[in-house]
Amino acid sequence: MDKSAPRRITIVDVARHAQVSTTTVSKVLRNAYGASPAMRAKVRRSIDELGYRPSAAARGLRGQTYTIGVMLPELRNLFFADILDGITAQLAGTDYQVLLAPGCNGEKAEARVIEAMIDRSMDGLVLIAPVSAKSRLNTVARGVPTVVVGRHGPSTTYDTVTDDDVAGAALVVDHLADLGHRRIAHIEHHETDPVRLREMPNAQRANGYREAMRARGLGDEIDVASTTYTQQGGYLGAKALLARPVRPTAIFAGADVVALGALEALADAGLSVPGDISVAGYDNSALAAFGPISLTSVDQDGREMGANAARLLVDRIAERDRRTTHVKLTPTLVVRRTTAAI
Amino acid sequence: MDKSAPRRITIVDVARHAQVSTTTVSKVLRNAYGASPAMRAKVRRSIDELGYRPSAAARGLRGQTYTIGVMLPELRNLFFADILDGITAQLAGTDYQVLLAPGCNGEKAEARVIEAMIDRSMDGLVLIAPVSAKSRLNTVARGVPTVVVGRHGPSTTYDTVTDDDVAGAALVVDHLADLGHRRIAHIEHHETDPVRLREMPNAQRANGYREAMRARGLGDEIDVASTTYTQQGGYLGAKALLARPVRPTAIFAGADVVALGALEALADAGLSVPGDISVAGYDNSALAAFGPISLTSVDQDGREMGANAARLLVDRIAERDRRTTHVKLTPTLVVRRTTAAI
DNA sequence: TTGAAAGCGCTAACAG
DNA sequence: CTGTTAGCGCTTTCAA
Repeated sequence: MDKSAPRRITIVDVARHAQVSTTTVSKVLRNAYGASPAMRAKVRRSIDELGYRPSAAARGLRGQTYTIGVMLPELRNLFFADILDGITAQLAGTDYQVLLAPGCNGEKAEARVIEAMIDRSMDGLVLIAPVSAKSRLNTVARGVPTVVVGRHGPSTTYDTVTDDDVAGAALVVDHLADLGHRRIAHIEHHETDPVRLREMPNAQRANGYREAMRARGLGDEIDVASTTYTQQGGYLGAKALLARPVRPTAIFAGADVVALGALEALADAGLSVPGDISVAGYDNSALAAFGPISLTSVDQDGREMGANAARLLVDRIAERDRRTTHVKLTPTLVVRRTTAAI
Repeated sequence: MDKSAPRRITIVDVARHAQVSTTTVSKVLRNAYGASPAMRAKVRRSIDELGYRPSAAARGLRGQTYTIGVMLPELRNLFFADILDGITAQLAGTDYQVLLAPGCNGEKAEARVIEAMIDRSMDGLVLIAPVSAKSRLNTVARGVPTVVVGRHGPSTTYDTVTDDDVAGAALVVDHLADLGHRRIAHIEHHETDPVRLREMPNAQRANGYREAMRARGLGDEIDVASTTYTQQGGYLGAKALLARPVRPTAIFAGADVVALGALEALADAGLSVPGDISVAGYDNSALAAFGPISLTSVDQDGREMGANAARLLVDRIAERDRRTTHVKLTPTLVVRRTTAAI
């Protein structure tokens, strides 16, 4: 077993082998203008014969690295995985490679990861549900093409892709109201920061819930338990709601995990779903679809969001001064077995 | 809003600001030998004042990129996420940044991703459950420090971290046998390739099952349904087993998803678990732990595996010609509510 | 211990 | 259309 890895083939080797200049090889690599078909063919042949692969590090020093960085708060969230699928699908066939950083929950970790990606000369960034301050996002986006996914509020420095959370919440409220429910409660993720209150999906869902309730003439029935978007948050939220003088007949949880926790609390209380009480979630994760759970939930089509994000990013890399665009997709409701007529 | 991103601070700026040579700055950056404490302090101050960040691309051209690439077949697999947690936890506090590539299932995608990582001058690679040919892995490992996780079979070019799948299978068989079961069937992932038959965890589990059955004097009861490690595979496998002249009293599924599919098939057949039949899985994923499912399963401690992998990799980066080491961890059985005495 | 200078592999600007 | 040349920002000899 020979230890010495043979010296890596470089652009110079290819140029020599093909009897052309390195410039020409470079042009072929980048599909750039200014090389005759004959030259191209010759260079391509040499590349294949020598098994040449351009060094991204070296390219990055002058031009692009053909690398796109994706930051997402939590790998275990299946919705984020869908977004990622959309991104990679959209980028398949291009020269771009997607790389992602694991576990970036919290403003600090987020900052570190974004720095790391900039240090590595990534051509563009997709930030999924970032929690950083807006000014920080703007600074980042001014330095490198950036698309923000899942955070509302337009920007003039980065493109955004969001799902209409207000509409999503309305879907749930309307569905439950159509089933005859009036006392429809909501479990939200507690938020105080004014910017986030405007931009984060959880806040939008809570707003959407309130709006929709009023629109249905149920303004007096508005009842919100403010916890967190975790299973435990759902459990505690449901407990709190069950302790009300008049118990709600339906719970709209702001996320599927929250609904899961709520289901647990209801089971503990000896209540049947949807017999005694209806429950709906948000995200239509695999958990919601899973047979024994079968949770009514709002579907966001993460793949579509990811594909849009990738498209916007590639466009912006090509034309950095382009005006920003903001894509807002419309969610749908997937009715399953946790909601029923009162 | 000013458009022009200010020119990035370089090592030259720092050198000028600190009134030293770029060489000295470089030494400080790398904690390399040959700079006095006074110099170090001065340089560090300038770095902070200027907000300097070294460019990984430029560093990579001569030295390291301080980037470690992780390849894993499937982001949605929670066990892999645990491994990742272990890797990042172990690497926290070092200068290394972990980056991973999404969706590398299949030999072709795997090859593409590995190439991409090599192109980007990653300092080291962690390959989780790779399916590539062994010769390919050796070639890769000869070029860049590599640790292979979750694939048996020692190598002289790369380190490995595995869990003892044979022992894990035995845990399940012994548990079920202790409960009085004799007709214990197994659903395996079909495998024909001789190398994989020796190296892949699924094959090891099937072997472990057979061995343990014989060790308990149940050699005649060995019954294997050969499908795939998917939910559907579990469904079909269980269907097949239920069609036997004498139905098994317990099913050992090679993975939790498989067990899930099996549970579905049993429900379809009107059988109760564990009343009519016991079911055990493998991986102890979040799904297994989830209350309503509560699946008895083998736990592999992915975090520990990841931490080991990271440690080995960092060691090998520091000393490339070190002899390879092979870490084999021992699984444990988590008994839940899908297994009971016959 | 410190620094000057020569690349690493590639792309961009410019000449021919 | 093709080639020459000068860097990109860093690390690494090698002298001082």
